[in-house]
Amino acid sequence: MQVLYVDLVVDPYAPEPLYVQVAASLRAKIESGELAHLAPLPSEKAIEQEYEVSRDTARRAIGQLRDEGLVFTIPQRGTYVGPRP
Amino acid sequence: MQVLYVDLVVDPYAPEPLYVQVAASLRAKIESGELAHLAPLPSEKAIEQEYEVSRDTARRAIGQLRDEGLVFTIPQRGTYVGPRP
DNA sequence: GCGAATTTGTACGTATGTATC
DNA sequence: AGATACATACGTACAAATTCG
Repeated sequence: MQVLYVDLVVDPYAPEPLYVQVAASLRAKIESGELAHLAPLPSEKAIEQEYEVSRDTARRAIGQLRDEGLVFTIPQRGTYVGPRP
Repeated sequence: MQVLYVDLVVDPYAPEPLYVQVAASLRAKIESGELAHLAPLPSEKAIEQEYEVSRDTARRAIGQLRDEGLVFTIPQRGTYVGPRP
């Protein structure tokens, strides 16, 4: 039986690392405005469940966006859209 | 019986995270010249054994020095002292 | 050139701590 | 008090590229 993954945002068989794919998906939501300025990003656990990845992968994705200056994290609070205030 | 850890560079009971302590130790070796410009840092595995920490902790320590611009990493090669060339 | 060893990268799991809500 | 959320720290496994004998 053939299995397709067309409904998945991330593809474990793609050459790009999973965390890069998750980051790209989140980045798209930021750039489209779906995640507005100062809006909270999905939590690590929410990303785990939404994308069906490990927490490690969720954290890497957020870390990449943080490195890009797109989001900032407040420890024990969450991660928000925008440059570090 | 009282146990002291005076011989350990890192102290699991200290308030600072282990990876910060490992990074501080490596930073001191760089600043003292023990690790000269372009010299290779100990590999992740070597750091694991030297400091008796997990690879996760070793990687975090190296990552911190990289964030500080003190070292740069060449994938599948190693990490070297100096700014990214 | 080949194969083994080395080294970093990615990905998963689990546990604990701490701060916030 | 309990749930939520991020930070740290341990472990394992496999992949990919480089280095070395």
